[in-house]
Amino acid sequence: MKDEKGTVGHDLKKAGLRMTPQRLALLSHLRAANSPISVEELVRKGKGAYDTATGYRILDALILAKLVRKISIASDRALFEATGTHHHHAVCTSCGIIVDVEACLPKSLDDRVRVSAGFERIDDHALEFFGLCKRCAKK
Amino acid sequence: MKDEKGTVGHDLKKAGLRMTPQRLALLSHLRAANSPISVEELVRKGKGAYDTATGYRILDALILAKLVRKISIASDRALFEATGTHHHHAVCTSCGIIVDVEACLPKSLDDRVRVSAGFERIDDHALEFFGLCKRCAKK
DNA sequence: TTCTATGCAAATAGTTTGCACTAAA
DNA sequence: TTTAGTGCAAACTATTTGCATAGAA
Repeated sequence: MKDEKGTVGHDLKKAGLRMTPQRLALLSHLRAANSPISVEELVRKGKGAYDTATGYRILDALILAKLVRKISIASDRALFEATGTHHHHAVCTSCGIIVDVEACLPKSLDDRVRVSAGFERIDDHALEFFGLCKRCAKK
Repeated sequence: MKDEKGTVGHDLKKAGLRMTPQRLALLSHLRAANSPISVEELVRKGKGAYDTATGYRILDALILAKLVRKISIASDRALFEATGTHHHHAVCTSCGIIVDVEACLPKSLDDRVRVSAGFERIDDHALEFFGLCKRCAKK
């Protein structure tokens, strides 16, 4: 694993985080995942490279460094995804599969919400769609 | 509490649910809340009318009957709100306060998402805005 | 009377934390 | 060498479940 721009190692350094094998492995697995992933799954993919407690601690650090985002879709466990493109999710209410979707909200919305909610500012938003995936529809 | 249309009692009956004092109380408190509320808070408001386990069981029944919606904003505990108006939330990332906002998404969006996600249908969506409330901004 | 709902306590499960040890810088 | 990160096990906390009892229909 080289230390170039855009690599896991580079991004850790840029964020001022120590580059440990555990962090390199976890962030790699997180970026390789194509949908939000749980700590349990990350640890499984790590195959012994780091344990659960370390996984949570690493994720905390990555979230602070804004390299990772925590997702609240599954109410029973937290899911995480690498930051990068701003996107949203479609969740199948039958099987639970999560698919990324490119649905951008009108820019003006944040500002309207800021006013109507009486907030100082709006920094971000989360949007999830719930429905039935094709696979489940066939059953 | 009379049993007329729109009252807690009527809605329970309409949903085919038994009308117990615990359910009447919990649903009343839920409807009186002006933002999503946790089971712990509901039990506190119940002042002994029902305990935590019952609270969860009642909420499960109410969710099945579509009288209540479960919200996944706070990652440490589940929040619940009475169904009714379709609205979204603005969450202060500093103090955690949740404010309802009337921000409707363009109708066309659901359909675009359905196609791009490869779903059979989209039934619902959740939208949360994150930012800083005025009170926290002053600190 | 019948069948479901409730209360209490015990069991689960995800997440966090203390502490001794290891390793990055 | 210094300071932060890790592993393990124990602690926490929200939520769920078993079972005997109470109560709605």
